[in-house]
Amino acid sequence: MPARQQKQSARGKILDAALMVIRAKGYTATTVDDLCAASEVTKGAFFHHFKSKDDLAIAAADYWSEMTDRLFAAAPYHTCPDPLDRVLGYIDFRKTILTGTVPEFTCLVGTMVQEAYDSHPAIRDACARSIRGHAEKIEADISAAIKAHGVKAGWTARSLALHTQAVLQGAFILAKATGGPRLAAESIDHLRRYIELLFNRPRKKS
Amino acid sequence: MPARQQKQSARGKILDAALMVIRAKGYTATTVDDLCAASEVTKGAFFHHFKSKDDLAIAAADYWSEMTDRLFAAAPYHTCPDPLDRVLGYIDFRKTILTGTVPEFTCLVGTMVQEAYDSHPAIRDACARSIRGHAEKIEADISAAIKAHGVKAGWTARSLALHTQAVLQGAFILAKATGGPRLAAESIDHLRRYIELLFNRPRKKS
DNA sequence: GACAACATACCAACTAGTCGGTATGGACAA
DNA sequence: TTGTCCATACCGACTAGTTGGTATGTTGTC
Repeated sequence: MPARQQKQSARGKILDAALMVIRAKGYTATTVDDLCAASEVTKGAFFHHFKSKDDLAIAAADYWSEMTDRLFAAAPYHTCPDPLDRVLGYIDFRKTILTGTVPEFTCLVGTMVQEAYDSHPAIRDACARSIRGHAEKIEADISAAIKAHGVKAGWTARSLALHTQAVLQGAFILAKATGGPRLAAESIDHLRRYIELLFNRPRKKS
Repeated sequence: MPARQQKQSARGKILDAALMVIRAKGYTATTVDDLCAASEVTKGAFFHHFKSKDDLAIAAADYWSEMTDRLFAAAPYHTCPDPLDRVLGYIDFRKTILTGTVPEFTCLVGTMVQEAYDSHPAIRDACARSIRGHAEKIEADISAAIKAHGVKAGWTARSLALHTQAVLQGAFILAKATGGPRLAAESIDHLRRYIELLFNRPRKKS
C-alpha cells in the first residue's frame, strides 16, 4: 500500500465522497455512478477497490469511525480534570459542531443503519460497531463521574452513554425534517440539563 | 371515497402494505412491485390510486398520522386528571408499545425523512407535518403541567415536546442497530427520569 | 353508456457488476 | 544500465436484470 506522492488515492477519494453523498441521499439512493462522479473516479477503479457496493458501505462505516474518533480525541474537553466536566464538555462540543448543511453535521452510520438493518446485516453490524465504539468512550467518563461525585444511580453508565447517542441521532432526524440544526441544538440542551440534574450540578441559567 | 362492503379497497391495502414494507426496507429500496406484491394488487391499480411513488409516500405519511392519532387518542393515559401524569403516561405508553419486530414498532415518517429530506421536499414536508402534529398534542399536556405545578422553566413546552420525539426517534435507531427494543426502552426510561426531575416529582425506584 | 376501479403487457432509463485492456513502477538478473 | 517479469492501479464499454411509469384493455355499477 504505497503512499501516493501528492494526490489522494482513488480509494480515499471514494470514501470521502461516500460520507457526503450517502448522508445527503441515503444509502440505497446513492448509486455507484454517483460515487464515481463525486470522487472523479471511474467505475473500474471503484470495483477495483471495493468488491461490491455493500463492501463500500462497510468500509465507509469503518472510515467514519476512524474520522470521528480522531475528531473527538482532538476535542478540547478531554483536558478537564473533573470527569463530569468532560461529559458535559462532550455534549457542548456536539452542539458546537452543528454547523454547515444538514449532510455535513449528521451521522453516516445512523443514516445507513435505518436502511440496512433488515436487508444488509453486515452493514448493520458495521454501523452498530461504530455507534457502540463511540458510546464506550463516553461511558468511561460517565463511570468516572459517577465515582467522583458519589452518585448512587438507578441507571448504568453504559445506558446513559447510549442515551446520549439516541438523543443525538433523534436530533439529526428533527434537523432533517425541519431543514436546519435549531431543534437539534435544543434537544442537546435538554440532554445537558438532564445530566446536570442527574449529578445535582447547578446551572448558570435554567 | 365509498366504504367497501367487506374487503378492503386497493388503496387501503397499498397504504397498509406501505407502512410495513417502507419501515422494513426504507423508502428508496421499496419498489412499486414490492408494494403491489405485499398488498396483492396490480401495478395498474397502484398507479390508478397514486400518480407516482412519491405521491404514495406522501399519502402514506398522512395515513400514518391518522393511524397514530387514533392510537394515542384511545390510549388510557388521557384520563389522568394531572397533566403531568398524562405526560408521563404518554412516555410509559410509548414504552409499552415497543413489541413485535423492529419494523412493527418503529416510525414510518422518521424512517422516510432520513432518505427524502434533501431530494424529495414534498415527502420531507409531509413527514415534518406528522412529527410536529404529534408533538403538538404532547406540548398541550406539558404546557398544562407547567402551569399546574408552578415550574419556572428555562425551556418551553414545545421544545420539550420535540425533545421527546427526538429521544424516541433516536431510540428507534438504536433498536435498528442492535436488532431489538431493549436499548430503546432504556432510553425512554432516561426520558421519563428527565421529566420527573424537571418537575421535581419523586420516583418510586431510582 | 359513462365512469371508476381495476388488469396486463409493455417500455425506456437506470443499476450493479463484469471484463478485456492499459499504465506505472519495483524487483531482479545479466 | 538495461531488459524482463509481475503486481497494483486504473479505465470505460458492455450486459443482464430491475425500475418507475404508461398504454390499452376489461369489468362491474349507477
